[in-house]
Amino acid sequence: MELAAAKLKFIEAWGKLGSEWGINRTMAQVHALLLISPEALTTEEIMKELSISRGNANMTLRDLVGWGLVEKQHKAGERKEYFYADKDTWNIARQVAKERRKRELDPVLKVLEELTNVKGDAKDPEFKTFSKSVKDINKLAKNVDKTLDTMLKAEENWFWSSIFKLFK
Amino acid sequence: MELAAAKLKFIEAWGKLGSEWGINRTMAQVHALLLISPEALTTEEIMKELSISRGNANMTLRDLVGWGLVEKQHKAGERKEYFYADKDTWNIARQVAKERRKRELDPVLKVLEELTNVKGDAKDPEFKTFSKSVKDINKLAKNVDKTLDTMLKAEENWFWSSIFKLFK
DNA sequence: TTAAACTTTCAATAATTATTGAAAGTTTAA
DNA sequence: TTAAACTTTCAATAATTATTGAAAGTTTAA
Repeated sequence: MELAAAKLKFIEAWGKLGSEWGINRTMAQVHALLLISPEALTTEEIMKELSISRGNANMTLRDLVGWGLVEKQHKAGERKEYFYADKDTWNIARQVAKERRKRELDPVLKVLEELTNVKGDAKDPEFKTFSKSVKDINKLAKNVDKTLDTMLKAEENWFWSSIFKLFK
Repeated sequence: MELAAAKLKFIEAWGKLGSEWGINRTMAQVHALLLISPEALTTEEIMKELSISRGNANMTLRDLVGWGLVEKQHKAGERKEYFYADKDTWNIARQVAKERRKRELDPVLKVLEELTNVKGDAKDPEFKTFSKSVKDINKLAKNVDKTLDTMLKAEENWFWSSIFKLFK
């Protein structure tokens, strides 16, 4: 396969995976493009490469910066902004986990915590099942939360940092 | 909070979480409804409870059965089919992980594997960056895959089964 | 100041995804 | 067989989500 074709295939696959996991396809594609670019790219270049509009490129890049996956770079003597993606897979995974936890897991945890405290008739099967399910899910969610927390602090922790080395 | 209100809130939260993770909102809501139901429900009851059409209920339930999260039950002397959700959170997590791996991770792994083998000029920075990124991501994805595999076989493995006990 | 070079916003629109509901299909009992 | 009781399918439509592109905004150099 040609390098050019391989790049397209990678961008497509990354975009598809993203969209299956609730991440905007274009955002994943821009990220993919930057991941395989040795140099930082301009909005203009990204627009051309992926055939997307200026508005779309602009908002997508802003999101990626917001997710901590891409950084803005300024080149001396130039007006244009350049975008560069962190290429360390572990950082990428960590950033994504961090953001999704904050945006999605945390709010659900709050609701679950609240629902855990709903009182009712201990003899009512409706109540018993509700209560048990909510409590069980809450427990699992909390454990996931705790695990992610530990993961995100990996470098400070001998246990996880040794696990991570295996993954690198 | 009233039990009825709490149920609605749970169904809503579960649906929202699902949709943020690329799972059809209605499917997540039906799952939530079944999770907190002590008894198996009929299509009719689910339709009424969530105000969805027969077609939608039917397809959603079929999907949930396909995901291994819900089972069909038949009651003696009745024509109607009943649906019952497994309430063991660990089984739920495991089933979801298993299905998503099969449906989404595996295909990506295949593409990555292929792209790993693209040959090119080792001095071309374009090629070098492409190659390195793809290889790194492949390595990570493979490790995730392996870890999930181990997780899914948890019960056969003393290490994971002891970890899982902490999670239950 | 001005104007060129750039970025951002956002209403309109396009694309995608989910849902409906009626018709067709299936199963069972008699 | 038949018909009642149920399930499934799928084209049409609705709802949601993503994208465009032009206008407005900002920054910089001179």
